[in-house]
Amino acid sequence: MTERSTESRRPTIKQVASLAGVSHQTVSRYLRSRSGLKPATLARIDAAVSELNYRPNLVARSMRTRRTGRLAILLPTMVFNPSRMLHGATEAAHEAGFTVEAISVIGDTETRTERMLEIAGTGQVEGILALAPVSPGIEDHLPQGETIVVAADFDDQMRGIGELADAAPLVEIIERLAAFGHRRFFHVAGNLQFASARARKAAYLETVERLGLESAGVVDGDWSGRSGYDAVHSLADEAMPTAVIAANDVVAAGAIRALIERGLDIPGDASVTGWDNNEVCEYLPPSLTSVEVNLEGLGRNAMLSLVKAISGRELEPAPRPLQRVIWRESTGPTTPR
Amino acid sequence: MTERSTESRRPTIKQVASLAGVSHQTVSRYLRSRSGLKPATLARIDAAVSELNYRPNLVARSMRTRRTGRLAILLPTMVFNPSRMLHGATEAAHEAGFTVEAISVIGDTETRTERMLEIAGTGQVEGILALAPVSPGIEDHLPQGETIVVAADFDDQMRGIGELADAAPLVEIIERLAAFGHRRFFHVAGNLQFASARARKAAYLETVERLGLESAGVVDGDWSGRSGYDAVHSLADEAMPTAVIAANDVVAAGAIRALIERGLDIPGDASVTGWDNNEVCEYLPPSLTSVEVNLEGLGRNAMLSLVKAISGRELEPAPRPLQRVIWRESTGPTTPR
DNA sequence: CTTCAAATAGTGAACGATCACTATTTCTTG
DNA sequence: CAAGAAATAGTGATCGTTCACTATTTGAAG
Repeated sequence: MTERSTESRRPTIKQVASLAGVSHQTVSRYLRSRSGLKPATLARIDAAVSELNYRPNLVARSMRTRRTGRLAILLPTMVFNPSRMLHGATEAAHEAGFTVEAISVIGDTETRTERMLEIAGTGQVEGILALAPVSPGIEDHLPQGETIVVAADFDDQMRGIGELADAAPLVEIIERLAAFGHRRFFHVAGNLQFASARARKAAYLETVERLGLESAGVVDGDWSGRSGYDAVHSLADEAMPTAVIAANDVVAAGAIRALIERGLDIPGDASVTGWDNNEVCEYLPPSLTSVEVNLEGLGRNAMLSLVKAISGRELEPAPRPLQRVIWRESTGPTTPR
Repeated sequence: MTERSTESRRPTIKQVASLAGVSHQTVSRYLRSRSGLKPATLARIDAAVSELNYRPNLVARSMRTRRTGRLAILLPTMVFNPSRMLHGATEAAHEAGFTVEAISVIGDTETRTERMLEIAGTGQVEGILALAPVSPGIEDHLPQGETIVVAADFDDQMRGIGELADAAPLVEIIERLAAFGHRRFFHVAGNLQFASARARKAAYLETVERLGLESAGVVDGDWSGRSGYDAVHSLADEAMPTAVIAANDVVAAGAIRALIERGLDIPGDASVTGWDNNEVCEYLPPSLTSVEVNLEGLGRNAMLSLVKAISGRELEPAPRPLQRVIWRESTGPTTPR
């Protein structure tokens, strides 16, 4: 029965200390730096630790140091696969000595924002990385700046976008298609709550304008296949573009489907491009030109700014480029009939 | 300067107590149950809490109660999109009063297992839900049963599989295809480290046998499009099946590509099925017959067993069925030439 | 052999909550 | 109005670690 109480509780620093014949403070030193101890003392503590299979209680440590070493990541749901970004971000956080908690909140921006404030308020995490859109001006609502929030995919006025929203590959795509001889373009945008969707739309408009090309319009979609499908079907015969720039691969697949239904050949009559390099796209007939995104790298870099804001520490960023156009069968010159 | 120290620290229970003119213990009672307090006292504490914008320090609470209310989920990387499962699991945990930490570990089963043991050892989490394969017999390595581990996608002898690995839809698929007149089947399996891949392979073999059908073989793949592509190209002309059962949609896309390259029409010459109902598949030419999986539901149910093991509490399971075959253009009777 | 600084080790308080008690107030009842 | 029970509130210890000191040992120099 006394045995019970002995084994039901994890060993503490004091038990290690008494087994090693030193004070608890000496063990504490051992745990933190392992320096400033005589080799003999160190060996005795080593032995005691492994005999008791001791592991420090991180909760108690957090309590005393007032640091939890925990970060939270707010993930978007449904839209794309955030797990690779999560992975990159987690690795970076780990390098800086943090652990990461992932939170995914279904619902609208407000629900997400509210839940985020709730998490920030408990003092359980030292920082939050928001990969999903949150309400603008969130900083003002945070409790006296204890928890630092970095929103990677948002800014206050739908401008000023970071890496997550880098639309450079879209410029490359349009330029190359223009070189192929395409003159009439069409863009099906993603959900404009996302900085990436806004950036792609902006880059589309700007590039088409800059190169003196024609645009059959921009349809604001929602990242769904249906939005691409419907957008193409909504076009008048006379307005048919020869190049469709879709916000992502799913939208592109929908667009291709609609183009085929309208009797067009790809890429003979129209070129189509996607984004994300969805695994399926490589095997589509025709295989889809897309943008390969280093999601781990994006996650990593987003985390870097949070880590820096919290601890001042600067980690190695992911190697560039983070995005790369992969040209496949769905793009090419139009074939005269 | 004195102001500094006042605002830099979060208010504590004692500050609330003194502002409300009660003892700290009374505030503690207020925080936990809010019952057994005189209305007047309650109102005073209410006022103090909101004036100071007080929130309990959960780290301190954890320390005293020896309960963290935290669970960890070990996520697989790369293979499929685990974020929806994560979401379902998180919701369920939340209902039971737990918070969830998501951990994704790249690398082999051993690395993952090691990291999991490490997490279990810190006493930071009360339980771990492993959605990725971990080494068998992990329970024995856990420190005297403090942290409960539920492995949703694994068992000790590659058998005995739960909902995550339910292969019933595969039986339905084969039966229906057999009714269409198909006699010669082919299966490209997923990574057999996953219970779901093993279950699908087993169901395939069993059903083909039970219905007296012919099998052109089973190729053990790795969930990749290439594995489907290569598997089909590896078949001899005489051995060509009329029905290809792929482990998931990506594999199916690879298989379709290879079948088309070999001059076959789908579904005229061969039917193909996938799994996961990848968004792109609905818009593929031909649109792909697949299995819609309620990932949130699977995540939820996996979490239920962990929550039950830890707290004895039984939450509402996800409504059935969790998987459903969606018949599309890639399946049908063969067309005689 | 002293002396004094550097290296090493120890003591007790503190972090912010809850627990196990004890104390006080309020209510009920004879 | 007194007594006892029930309701409500308070006191001090405690969880396991680190912090801020203080104490002891060691070693080098004079």
